[in-house]
Amino acid sequence: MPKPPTTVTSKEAPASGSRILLAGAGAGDVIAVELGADDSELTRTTLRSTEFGDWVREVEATSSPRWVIRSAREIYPRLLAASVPLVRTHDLLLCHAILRDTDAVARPLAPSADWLPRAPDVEVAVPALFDVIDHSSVDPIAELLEQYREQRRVIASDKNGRLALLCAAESAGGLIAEEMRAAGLPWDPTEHDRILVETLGSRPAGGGMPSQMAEFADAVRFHLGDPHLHLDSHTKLLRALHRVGVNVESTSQWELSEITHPVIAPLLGYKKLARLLSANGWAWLTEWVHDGRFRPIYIPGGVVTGRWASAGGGALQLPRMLRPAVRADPGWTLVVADVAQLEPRMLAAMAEDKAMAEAARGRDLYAGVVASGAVATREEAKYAVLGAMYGATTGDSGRLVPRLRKVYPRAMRLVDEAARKGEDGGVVSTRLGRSSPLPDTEWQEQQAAAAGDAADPLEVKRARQRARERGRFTRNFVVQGTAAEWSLIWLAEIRYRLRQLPEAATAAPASGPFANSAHLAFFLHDEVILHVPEEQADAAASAVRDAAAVATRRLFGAFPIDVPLDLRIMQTAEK
DNA sequence: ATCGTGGGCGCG
DNA sequence: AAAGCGCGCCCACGAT
Repeated sequence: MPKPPTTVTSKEAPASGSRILLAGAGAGDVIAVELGADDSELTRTTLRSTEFGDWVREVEATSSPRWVIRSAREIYPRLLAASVPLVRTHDLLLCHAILRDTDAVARPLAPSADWLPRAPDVEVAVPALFDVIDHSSVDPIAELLEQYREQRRVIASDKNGRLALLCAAESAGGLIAEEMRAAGLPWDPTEHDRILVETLGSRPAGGGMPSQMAEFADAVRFHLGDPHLHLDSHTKLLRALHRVGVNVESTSQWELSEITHPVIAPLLGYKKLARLLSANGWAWLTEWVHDGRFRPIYIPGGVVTGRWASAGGGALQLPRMLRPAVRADPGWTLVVADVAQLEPRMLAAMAEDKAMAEAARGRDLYAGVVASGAVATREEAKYAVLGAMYGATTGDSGRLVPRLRKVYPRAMRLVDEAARKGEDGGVVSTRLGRSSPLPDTEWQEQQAAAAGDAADPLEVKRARQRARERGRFTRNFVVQGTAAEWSLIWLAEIRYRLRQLPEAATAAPASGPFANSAHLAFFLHDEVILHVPEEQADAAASAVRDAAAVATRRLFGAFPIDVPLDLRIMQTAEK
């Protein structure tokens, strides 16, 4: 049994390396509970939210604890606004999702609706720093402490420690997501505007279509013989195309590009420009860039594979075209780094496929695949490898996959086995133990029905198709999910190293709590952008490289797999 | 008016 | 109209 809590009135600092559970106590108060090694309460401190920030800063400086919080997404923005960074946390919401679904232990966490992220509008409606727990008879920390103890039990039951690593990395990701939003990606609206005008043409003063776009639109309408055609309507456009003998089944660019007809060139031009205008035009710039910063919302663990999702501003879809608008502040620079072919490298290491790891040596894995003799050209290597990870069965890609089975049997066995499990309705897991969700009941019922004696052939065919779809999902899950884990550790290790750097000589004007320090500014699956003082560019670049090496070692130990970075130090993020 | 859905396209 | 995974966002359009 845990010891009874000691209520302290003095704000004495907890022991070094301790864990502190934070809970809301109503009326804006915060309760901080220091936990012992056995997760019992050692001390309890009640703080007014007005004094809370200073107290956290003091505790961070003296004892560097791991803060046990409900969710960084919910509480960290307000701390960052007061320039109070948290260094280490255990994020109960993020870890709940992992520990609930994991297949790595015999007894995973009991699922609970109380530990799901709240809908964003609900979140906004709660003004307090922490949850306000209404029923005052209940100890406000009880629920959090119970959940934390349960999570600790699951983590401890994983004897190889992978879940511990995953939860620590995931929690760090929760902090980093909020820090990157607070810092923002330095964005030059003048350069963005220049690109828009250069591409779309000048913007008419009274609103309406930019000139270059209007020219394309007029040409399309001319060739289709309809001066009033609305080009954004697929159905109307399709009918108009059919009228002039362009017999396509859709208006997608890949199908149109097969056709020879004078309308095609201006139509493709129009579509390209229309996309840029609607997705990242002047309206986007006004809505999403303020004070020279683009601040998307990152959602760690937002994809079941563990990848991050995003909300607002389409952060994960910034077109290459606009990358020159990502521009460092004066006296600062960008460190832009990405990994080439991260996923097949993860596959080679996970499967301990030495032949594939050999192909992965150096910068270009596809060149290595060609050198192995599996395929003739780099292009074929690319299609074969992607097909292997995505489950291609037909077309150029599907035709090439069997060649890889001969050369890389271990790697192929790993993904083939993941696919088989998925088709059978089973669960697959990443390197660190994030597991795929079970198929929904509708899927299971469909499979069960199709397996019965009375199943009609159409039903069987449809069920088979759904089974293969799920197989492709689980096939990809293990690879994409493990790549997400590599990236998460990479991020966390970069952040740890950047924290060791001294303050900047020149403050960045708009980086909020990071105006004086090198910081992560953007993350996209296998790429990071750092915004750093010029004098620290080399140190930051080393941090990024060292972090990558650590991520690889943490995931795969001594297995020899290259994960080379393409790293650039420059004023813009141009590729 | 508002919502859900599908086409289409950008990113990895 | 994609062969082959994972996303978010915009638009039109039909249902409510």
